[in-house]
Amino acid sequence: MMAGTEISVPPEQFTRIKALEVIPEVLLEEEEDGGCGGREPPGPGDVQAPCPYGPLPARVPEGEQEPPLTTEESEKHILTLQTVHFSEDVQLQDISWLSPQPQEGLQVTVQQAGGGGLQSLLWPGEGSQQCVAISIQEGVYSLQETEVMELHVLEGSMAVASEESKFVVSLAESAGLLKLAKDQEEGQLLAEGGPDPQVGEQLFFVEAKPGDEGRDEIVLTVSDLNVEEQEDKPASSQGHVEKATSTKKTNETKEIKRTFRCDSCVFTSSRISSFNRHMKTHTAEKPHMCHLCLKAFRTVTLLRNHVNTHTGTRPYKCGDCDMAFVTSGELVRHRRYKHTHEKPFKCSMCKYASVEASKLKRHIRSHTGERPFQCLLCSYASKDTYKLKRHMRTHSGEKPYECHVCHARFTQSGTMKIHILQKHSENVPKYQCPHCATVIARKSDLRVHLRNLHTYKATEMKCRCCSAVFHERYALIQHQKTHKNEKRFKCEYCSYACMQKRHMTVHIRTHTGEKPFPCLSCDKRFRQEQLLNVHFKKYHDANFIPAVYECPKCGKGFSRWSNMQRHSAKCGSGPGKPAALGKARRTKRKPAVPKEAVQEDEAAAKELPAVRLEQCPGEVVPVPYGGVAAEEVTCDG
DNA sequence: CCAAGTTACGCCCTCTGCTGGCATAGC
DNA sequence: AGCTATGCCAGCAGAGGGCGTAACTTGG
Repeated sequence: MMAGTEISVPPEQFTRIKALEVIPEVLLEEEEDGGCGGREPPGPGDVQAPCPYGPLPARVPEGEQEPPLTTEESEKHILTLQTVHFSEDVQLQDISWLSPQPQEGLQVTVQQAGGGGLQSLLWPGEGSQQCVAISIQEGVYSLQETEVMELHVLEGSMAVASEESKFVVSLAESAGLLKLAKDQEEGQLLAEGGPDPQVGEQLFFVEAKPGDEGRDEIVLTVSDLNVEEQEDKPASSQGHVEKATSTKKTNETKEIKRTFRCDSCVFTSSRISSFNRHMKTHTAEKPHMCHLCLKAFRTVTLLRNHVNTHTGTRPYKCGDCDMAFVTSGELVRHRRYKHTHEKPFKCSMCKYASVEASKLKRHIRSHTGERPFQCLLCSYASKDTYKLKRHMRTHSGEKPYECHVCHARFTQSGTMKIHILQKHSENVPKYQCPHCATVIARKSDLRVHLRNLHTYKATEMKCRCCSAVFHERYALIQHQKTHKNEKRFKCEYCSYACMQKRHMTVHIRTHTGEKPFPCLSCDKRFRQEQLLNVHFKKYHDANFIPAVYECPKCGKGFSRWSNMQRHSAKCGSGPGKPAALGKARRTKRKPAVPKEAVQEDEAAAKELPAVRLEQCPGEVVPVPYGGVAAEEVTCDG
């Protein structure tokens, strides 16, 4: 304890700091990192943080928690606090949150907004012995009354209140760094030594709130305590009041422009009334309650707007359409969207412009690729909340959209819409390919069509029939169609021509006499492998059972398709007439040997049995080859 | 205190386009 | 019969429009 002049105040009129524990730097850093609005006020737990400066008198007992204060409490508690002091163990320069630039010898005057004569002292002592005092000399004030106080912090020993240096002490519950307990006499503050003449005027920002149990104590929050003179030093981020003009080393009353800076957010204002009003935004006080849903609001206007959402009252009507809105802002926005098309928010990277800032912010993510919304079940991340919500249906399997016609369900409304359009609508839109006759049901599929068939390809695509090359697939296909039915292979010995090379190879053997397929069981040779196989089965395979074609009219059996046809025509079921014949053709019941090959080698063809490719019961039934004349075999046999 | 303006977040919607499974026609 | 090409179709994601609501700021 410094050897100072004790302020002679009866013990009961002093309230000693119950606990002044400097917020650890880590906590301070965390607070500073917090953005506007999101910053939580220092809670009771903060008070409990270990004090690096040694124990303070009357510390808050270990483990004691400061219960959160309610609005009701803060309104009615009696301010019995008389004096606030810091422990002598605490060096002012160490408690940087209290005073970023600790000063010695400061005198503080606290006045009630309405006038009053409250006085306090902030009086650092000699050397490391420091103390702070706020003395309220007279009167007992409820917190409600003292919610707005003006704190005058002056340098020097003269506690002269300067109008210019006034600022608000809010008894908010938003912060509680200094806890003041009533009826604690220990460590009463003394002012000793004079003010440092080198020190400029400094303002302290003090918030107060009721402490535990409300009645007996309040909590003063000294969030930051400094006043910066702009021309002398750069503005501190923690500063609260900045002078626009220098008032260095002066107590004179003169016009000074100050910027009031909120400690809890980035708000600044040149008007103390605005600052005062702003500070209320950091309180949880919401006295205006909705009688319909019991939701509370800070202002009457907010409550009224809210109630309008219940009642459907929409006083702001659009002059250009039938829309009406609860607030003027909604109407303005609506008009921009629908009528004026004013888009104040412009993207710096493209031509995009939006009516709302949030839309521009969302748009910017398409440039940056930022995806803040991470799916918890997979690696997908979205650029906005809705897409993530929509994506989550892929995990849940939810299909909220149902077709009213066929009751098919869909994950997205757009998919259902397309479904209804394509499946259940009369005038189904079709998309005509601009380059060919193709008509496609969906625009997106037309795009695929264009990409696959009508896109220029750097690599050449060769015709499989000639030497022509193309860069577009559609052109290639069209060209290759010109080769269809084209007998490109012409015999150099006769007029024969055919469409396939393999056919020409066989044909050429009729001129050369080549018979490359010898029978291993006899001495016969064949020009085609298939002729060899038929020969082998007929004459050397005991298990071979040839098929027989039966006339569907009379049931007579034939070993050859052509013979049966000829008979059938005479029988009254001529070619093209009987259904059985037509159906047999549809089932690909054709001679196994190509027509050309049969014609080319008639001698071998005569050995061919009728080979059935498919069974068609009731039409042409295969009958066992029993060694009788094939033409005469019937189904009955 | 009030109204207007601003900001922010959220929700829902539409339009768009890509993807891959499927059916089918043609070779 | 097998292969390939291609249209059909549902699923899914990107981008953006429009509105609802609450909260805050500003100026009168």
